[in-house]
Amino acid sequence: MATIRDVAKKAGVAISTVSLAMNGTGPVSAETLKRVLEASEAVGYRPNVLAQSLKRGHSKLIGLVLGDIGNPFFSRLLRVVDSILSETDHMVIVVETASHAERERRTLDQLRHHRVGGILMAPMTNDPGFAAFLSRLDIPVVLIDQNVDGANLDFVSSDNTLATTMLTEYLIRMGHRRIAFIGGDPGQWTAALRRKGFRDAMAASNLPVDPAMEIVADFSGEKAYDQVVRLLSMPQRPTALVTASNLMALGALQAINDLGFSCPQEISLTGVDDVPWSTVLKPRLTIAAQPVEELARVAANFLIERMTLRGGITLPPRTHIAIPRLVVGTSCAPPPASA
Amino acid sequence: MATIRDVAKKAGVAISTVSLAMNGTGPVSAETLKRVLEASEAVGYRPNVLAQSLKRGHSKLIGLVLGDIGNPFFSRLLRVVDSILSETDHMVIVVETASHAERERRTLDQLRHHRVGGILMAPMTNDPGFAAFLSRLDIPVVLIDQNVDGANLDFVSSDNTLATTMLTEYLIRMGHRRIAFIGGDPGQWTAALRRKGFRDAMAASNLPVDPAMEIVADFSGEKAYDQVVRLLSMPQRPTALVTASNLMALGALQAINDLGFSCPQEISLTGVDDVPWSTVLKPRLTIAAQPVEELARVAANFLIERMTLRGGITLPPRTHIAIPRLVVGTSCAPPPASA
DNA sequence: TTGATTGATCGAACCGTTTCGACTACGAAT
DNA sequence: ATTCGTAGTCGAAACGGTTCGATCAATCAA
Repeated sequence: MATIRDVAKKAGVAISTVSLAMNGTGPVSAETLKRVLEASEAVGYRPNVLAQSLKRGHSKLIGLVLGDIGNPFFSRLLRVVDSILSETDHMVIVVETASHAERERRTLDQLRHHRVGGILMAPMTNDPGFAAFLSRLDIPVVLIDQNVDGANLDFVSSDNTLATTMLTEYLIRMGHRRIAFIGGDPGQWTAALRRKGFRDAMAASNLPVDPAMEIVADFSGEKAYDQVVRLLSMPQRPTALVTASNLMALGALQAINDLGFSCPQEISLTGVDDVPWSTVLKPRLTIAAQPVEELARVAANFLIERMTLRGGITLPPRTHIAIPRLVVGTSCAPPPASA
Repeated sequence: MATIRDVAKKAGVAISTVSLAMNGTGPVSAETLKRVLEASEAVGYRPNVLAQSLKRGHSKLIGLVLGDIGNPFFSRLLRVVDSILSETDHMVIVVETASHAERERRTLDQLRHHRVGGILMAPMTNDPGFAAFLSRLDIPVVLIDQNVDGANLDFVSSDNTLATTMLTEYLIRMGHRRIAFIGGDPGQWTAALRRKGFRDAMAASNLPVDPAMEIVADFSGEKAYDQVVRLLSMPQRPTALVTASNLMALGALQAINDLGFSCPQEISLTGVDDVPWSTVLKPRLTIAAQPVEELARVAANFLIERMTLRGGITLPPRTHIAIPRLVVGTSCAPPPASA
């Protein structure tokens, strides 16, 4: 491949002049500029990204660190981020951490050694040590979906509390009083907020929350299945479920089906986050949808600003909270008369 | 960050000796080795990947080029590839081309300028010009899912013909005679093969194929929806559908539902490729599942061999064809008596 | 004893850029 | 007429590694 040397030779100028000319980073006479451009064209010159990055100290690669690529929330995020960052000539390195805390650190370390220009991350870990670790990284980082307390980084997410509040209120208005919540480990940022949203809505309507009706599962959906099976086998079973994620909702739906209950006639079901091709799912789930495109766009732009503006890394951390949208499906109905 | 110079100074040896010692690439006395290792540890040395790559001529990054990350087939592929390649210290750059032929070339060009060590690709394009383009790339490339005629590259896929043959035979055995096929653009490698599989099975049972029953849609599912609506509105409508992808199957299912038909009582439905959380979909689809893990594993290993073995790039191209698995769901039943 | 071999180490060149400091002309200011 | 500032260009020094050839002492065969 042609190097800058070839261009210089062809144009009859010094290497440095070629660099100045191509990057518009110094005064160059019109005449020389033309000669350089022509020579560059003639030899088919493309700057070696590796060399540029080495000199600059960091590359034009972006690390995208996610817990679970299979989750449509994240794959959509990846898609949008990819398309936005490609406009500024960046490429995206994707790493899945399988929600494993230690893998998370290892991955960030690896990205640092690759001298990526920035990192977009949906962290799973949330402890003080991790916050410190992130600060020491000395690379622009934007957090998505889950915040890390004390990390003082840009953070983009939707209003998680509002999401479950919406759903719970919707069910209450429909007449439900015994509503169960299937949420994630409250140690996690979003899980705690979604739980809070549920409680807030219940409290606002003066409805008691039976501790047995507040389930802890994980975001994978399998645990949700088991828990819902248990829940629906209780004598005083709930008439409606609020689940904290799309996978949990699907797990719950499967449990409802497998136990021979009908949804929504006997049990109403709601969840957070879109399910792919939800339109073909019967019943169609009523959900609080996160505006993924918006989240991805804002996060990508936060990162770009930090990377391109000089002194960008010292910018005070910003936060963007998007508003979820209630998408009404066919998975909710008034509670059966007997209940 | 600490450089090799810092280590050399600390250990009191030459820079080159440190390199030799750390990489085990030259004779070093036990005494020196120990000193170097200690010094390296003391200053917290990590080689600069960028510098190494620049010198070597290529990086330890792998390009993964996919048409549609939202498709669970590809997101599962990504996951497995990522985990395998991370074992050999590689990282994966993911680019979605949105099945756009020109974007495909641009992406490959970009990856070349980033001096990636290798490329995994599920190409959408299949014309002689593209084959030539791929050869000129001078980077190890492994094709997945879709082959490119005349490219002479490693190729990994499942037996696409067999997949639809399986499904068609299954429906025929069940008693169906009017079976429609919803496939992709036959210009595409896999689409043509899947179409062939359908025809083969029909011919083997001496069943005529009504041209009106062979639909061309695309892999996105929306076109499939429209076509199935049209198909089912015909007076002599089919009693069973074979669709060529997961998204098409979902589009078809939605069409069946929206027109008020019941599946499988009135229309039987089958498809190729897994659908995520297919277990909660009612009915559960009967599908020919591709062994994604196997495909990803073989492809990744092909690539690793080409990258690490010296002369690997000159290895003769290999092909691996995996056998799809028939997964019986609840979306098929014998045709209604009236038909 | 001598010449060849080998093991250990080093200096320097190189990968392909960017960038800093130096140099030359030349018109403007004094 | 001298100085100054500046546009235009250049050479050389980085960036942080790898690797080739040279050096030198110790070992070995003849």
